[in-house]
Amino acid sequence: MTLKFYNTLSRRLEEFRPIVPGKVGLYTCGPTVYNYAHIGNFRCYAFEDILKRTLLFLGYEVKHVMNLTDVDDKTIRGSQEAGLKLNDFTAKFKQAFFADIAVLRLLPADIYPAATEHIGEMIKIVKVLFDRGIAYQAEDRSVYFSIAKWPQYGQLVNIDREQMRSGVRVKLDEYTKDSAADFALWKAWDEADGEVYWDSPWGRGRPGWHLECSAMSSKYLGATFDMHCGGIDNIFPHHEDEIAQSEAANGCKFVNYWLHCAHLVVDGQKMSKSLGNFYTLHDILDKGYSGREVRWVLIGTHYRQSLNFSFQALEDARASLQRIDAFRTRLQENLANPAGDSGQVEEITSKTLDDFAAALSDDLNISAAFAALFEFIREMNRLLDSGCTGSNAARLALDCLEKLDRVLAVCTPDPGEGVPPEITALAEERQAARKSKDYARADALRKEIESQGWLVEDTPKGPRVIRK
RNA sequence: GGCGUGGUAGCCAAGUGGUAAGGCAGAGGUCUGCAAAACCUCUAUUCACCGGUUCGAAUCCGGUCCACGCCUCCA
Repeated sequence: MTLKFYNTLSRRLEEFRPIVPGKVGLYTCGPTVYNYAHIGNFRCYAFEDILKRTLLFLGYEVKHVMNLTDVDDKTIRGSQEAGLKLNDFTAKFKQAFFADIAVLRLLPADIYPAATEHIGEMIKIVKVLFDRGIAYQAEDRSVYFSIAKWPQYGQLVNIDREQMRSGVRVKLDEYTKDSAADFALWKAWDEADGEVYWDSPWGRGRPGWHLECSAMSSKYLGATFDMHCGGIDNIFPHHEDEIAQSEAANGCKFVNYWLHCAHLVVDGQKMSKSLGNFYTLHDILDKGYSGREVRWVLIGTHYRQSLNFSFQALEDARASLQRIDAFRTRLQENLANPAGDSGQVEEITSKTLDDFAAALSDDLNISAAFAALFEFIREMNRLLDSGCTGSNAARLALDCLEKLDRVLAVCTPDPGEGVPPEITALAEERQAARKSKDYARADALRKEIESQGWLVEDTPKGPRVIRK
């Protein structure tokens, strides 16, 4: 079984070969911490989480770096509006980000470098580019990367600058750059920046956006590393510019595999504040959905396919998750049984794990991976129905489920999803009524429990209470 | 205008040359005090449309229609 990914660099599926066998250097573009991240952002981070978990599942050692952009136009403007120092302003959103990724069960990166803590490294790159004659300082005191001096520019996208729509956004008059396509490495300070600036050989200023990723990725992962991910919109100009800077400065290939995820749309339209379909994670949680349900929706569509987010999808998620929960509960109940025979279970679990790994190895085919999970559940349920209720079988099946969940991370409920004591009390009262064959009262109690959001199921082992 | 995606059942979504995975919803059945859960059966003669290549196409080629993204700092 070979591991394959779609590489934006070649626009085709490629076998994955890490630089050091068994190890992966992974860089993912992180948030700009000027606001709460929205579910579109999290779609991308969720894709990266599936990628990372798949690599771990397949036995790779992963070094994951995710940057935090804590200085740019938006963070500066935001801090000024809030009357806070830049760092105090961004600290709040950094914390919110970490809280949100925990809710979505995203594995934390190994390193979260912040742009403001790597100014020195960035200046070094600009110096090299300057020495090589690729960077120049314009009349506005800013330093730019000269695309004319770097013919390799345009590896990720075919940009025909003659064909770019002129006059819409590109107003040549406003530029002091040599060419409109040149991009800023170092932005000269101006009054709007207030007290946000660093000293550099080219005067006070701050780094251009692309520069931080070049500096921080190579610092922690090396001048050439395995994988770099982000949203599809980052292909141009962000990643294109990173490649240009890094390769021009380091004289070697920057990244071997570029993976980009498609956008999330809401009810078929791009999410935007003006359309009123803009959601942060908390907007969704406040409507009563769990982080696990949101995760389910975010990971359910292949990462290169645009994901149509809707509340209907969240409702469906709840139903699917209940099936998984019911299955897991059933297995757990069987753990207390005598050992029993588990011959067929080994066959089923090993096929499941094979199918699952093969699906994910094929450019993260998540739908096929879920199909493996559901086929596993169905086959196991069939066995359980036919009397295979030994603890050995349950143990094996639970182990298998746990392995699948190392990638999916949706098979266990969120804390707080447990049954409240007052509901348990009602369920016990109902069971007493059933024992005395007072079915009218038992049914009334079940309705009462249901009205509070819980369901009672009668099983051979007694009643079981689950979330509605 | 340039570049790039995508259109598969009521909904979500795999499948990229060999005769349509999986989930949700729906129908019938087994089980049950009744339910629920679980299991079984059924639910696309067909993959936007029109041509072409092929023994064979959802899959390849050409065209048409529709939707979406990027084109200077938006994941």
